[in-house]
Amino acid sequence: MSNSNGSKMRRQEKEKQILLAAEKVFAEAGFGGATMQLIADVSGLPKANIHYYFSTKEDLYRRVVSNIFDIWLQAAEAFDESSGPAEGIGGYIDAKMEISRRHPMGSKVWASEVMHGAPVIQDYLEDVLVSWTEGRIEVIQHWIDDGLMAQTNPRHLLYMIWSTTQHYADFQHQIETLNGGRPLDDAEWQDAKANVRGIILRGLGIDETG
Amino acid sequence: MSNSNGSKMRRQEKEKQILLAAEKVFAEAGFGGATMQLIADVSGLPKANIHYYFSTKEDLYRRVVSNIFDIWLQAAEAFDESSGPAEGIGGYIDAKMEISRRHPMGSKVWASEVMHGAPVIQDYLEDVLVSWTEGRIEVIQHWIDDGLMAQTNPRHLLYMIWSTTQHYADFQHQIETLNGGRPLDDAEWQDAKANVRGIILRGLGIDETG
DNA sequence: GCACTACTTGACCATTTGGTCAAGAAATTT
DNA sequence: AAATTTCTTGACCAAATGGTCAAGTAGTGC
Repeated sequence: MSNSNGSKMRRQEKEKQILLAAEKVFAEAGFGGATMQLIADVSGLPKANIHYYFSTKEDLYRRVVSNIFDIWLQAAEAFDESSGPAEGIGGYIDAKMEISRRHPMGSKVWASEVMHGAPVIQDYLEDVLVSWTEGRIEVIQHWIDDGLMAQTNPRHLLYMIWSTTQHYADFQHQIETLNGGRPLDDAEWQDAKANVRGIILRGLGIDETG
Repeated sequence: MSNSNGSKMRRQEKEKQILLAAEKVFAEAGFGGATMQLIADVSGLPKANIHYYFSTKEDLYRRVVSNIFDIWLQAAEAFDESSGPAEGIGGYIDAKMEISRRHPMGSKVWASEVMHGAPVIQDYLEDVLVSWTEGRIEVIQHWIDDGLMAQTNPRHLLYMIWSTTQHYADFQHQIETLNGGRPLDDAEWQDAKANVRGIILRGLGIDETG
């Protein structure tokens, strides 16, 4: 039956299956500690089959990191569609907290990659991330100039948002240990989110209700 | 190859030399990516000599992580010797920022370890870190109860301080890339520190001047 | 049916890895 | 200075690793 993209579909699904396993293994062991054999075992495929879809370990890794980067950038939309700092910054924090909750492994892979000097995605950093950051800094600076929030260095504000939100993904294990060995439940996530958003917005002199 | 001043070295000094090289290599490559050979090369000693002082790679790694943990805990003194939240929390932030600046590699090794599930230092987390955290939570809760700062979940406040300050070490490379490829200079570090401290203290309703 | 392409996989290989060892060189003690 | 302990190091090893390959099995188009 179909056809020209039938095989393509199957390929995409298989790649997704492998990428999911790879994300898990890379997150738990780092690039160096991850082995193709383990990725094969987790994905339930023979190692040689993995190499059919991704010729090298670095190839596979690059795809994993770039997937995460895309998800990351989606949270940026909170900024663009916002009417002001309460909605823009508050929404951005919420979105990033949600990503930390739903994609903790992706965040870990990203963190590992950057911590080791971004050998694979340096071009992403220099290109997309730099320009995205510059754009957001401008928006924040405008809000400051318009008296909608306190005087702050927008760049360091962004770092603060990134670090606080991603901390819940990257240091998930530490947080669980300090939470009696159990993951945060729904109420605790809400509490975490409210605390992060509350302190930052108050610290910026922004009225949280609008 | 022999060491220029090797003959005079005592055991402790030699161990320190190895630990310094190991910290660098573990930070840059992670536990899995680090090789004993590379640590040997960086420290300027034959590999077999490294194994004389540290029997296994994990042994060496454990020592590196535990050293970092000690430095980490030193910053805690800001809390204990403080007269109130402005001095206690502000001083703690300053101390942790200074550690991120002076020991970025240590912070990275710690982050890597925790991110990968803390396979080596889980006992530290469950023992020392848990009890230290509980103690600080109590102190903060007292400050809140005494009306010296806003209502906040002390636990999540600690996470915020940890994440924001350590971000400057763990994501050093990303920050440098976003800083035009150059490390933060002294003024920029002061700016970073002032921003972190300022937003958090204001977010807690603490008068920064005392 | 037949040819052709896409996928699967066990067996295999060159290289690298953490770790060992034994023989010797320095210190240190007696 | 002899004996003993501490350190140094090149050579070596078993195991693991990323990656290859050829022989086979589907699936697709004619």
